[in-house]
Amino acid sequence: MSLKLDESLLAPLPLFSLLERGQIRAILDQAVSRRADAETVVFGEGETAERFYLLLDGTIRVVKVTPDGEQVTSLHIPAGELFGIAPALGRDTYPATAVTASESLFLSWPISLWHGFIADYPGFATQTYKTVGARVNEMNNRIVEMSTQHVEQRIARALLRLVNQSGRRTDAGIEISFPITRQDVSEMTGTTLHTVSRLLSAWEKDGLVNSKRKKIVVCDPHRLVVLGGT
DNA sequence: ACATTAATTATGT
DNA sequence: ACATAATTAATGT
Repeated sequence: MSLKLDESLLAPLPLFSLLERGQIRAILDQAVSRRADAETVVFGEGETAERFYLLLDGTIRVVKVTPDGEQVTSLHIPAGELFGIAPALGRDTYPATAVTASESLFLSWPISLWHGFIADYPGFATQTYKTVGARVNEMNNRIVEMSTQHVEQRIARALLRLVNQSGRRTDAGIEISFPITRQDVSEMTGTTLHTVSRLLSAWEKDGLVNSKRKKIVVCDPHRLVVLGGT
């Protein structure tokens, strides 16, 4: 459950960059840390928000379920970022479900501490609102994408976002650092796993991409950018 | 231009 | 051996 945390490991995070060592220590001392296997639900949509979270390792999938029961992935959270920050949105309930996309490690605090953190640690406040803004931005962009772009471009852009957020360099190219299925990609892009499968197969033939089961490596990011272009 | 259906094959425990 | 993932072709809107 709880675990001794070395603040020197956490200090480099943007979230803490403007804080003193002592302040970081104070924040960490109130945190509960937890490890979770892949595909674990951290919290569910609509639940009353008891805690907010900081992802230390792994990645989180933010999922919504439409009225007719379709799964939609609205966002991915990379390591180092806050999530489940309902209070920053002025809500007392989580707006979406958070699932671990890979084995993950995260800290959490009771939301009762939120306003104190904002008040006491100015760097904390500015940094969180920056990431909130970035996410709103990204979701807006995706809404526009959905209605204007064709599936190839949407999938191209989705892959590019993933490699930018959580890409890992390998000899073959940039690999998405967590297990991802075609079903997952289809849920991010509003298509079907079949279309994703066909496209990836085609791209594979062109040497654009290299994929096996639950793994996608982007070999030629630039050509993908071109595809996502207009 | 893309979804749906369905049948087939590959892959990981 | 079994379940889950991926491919592929055929048909539908």
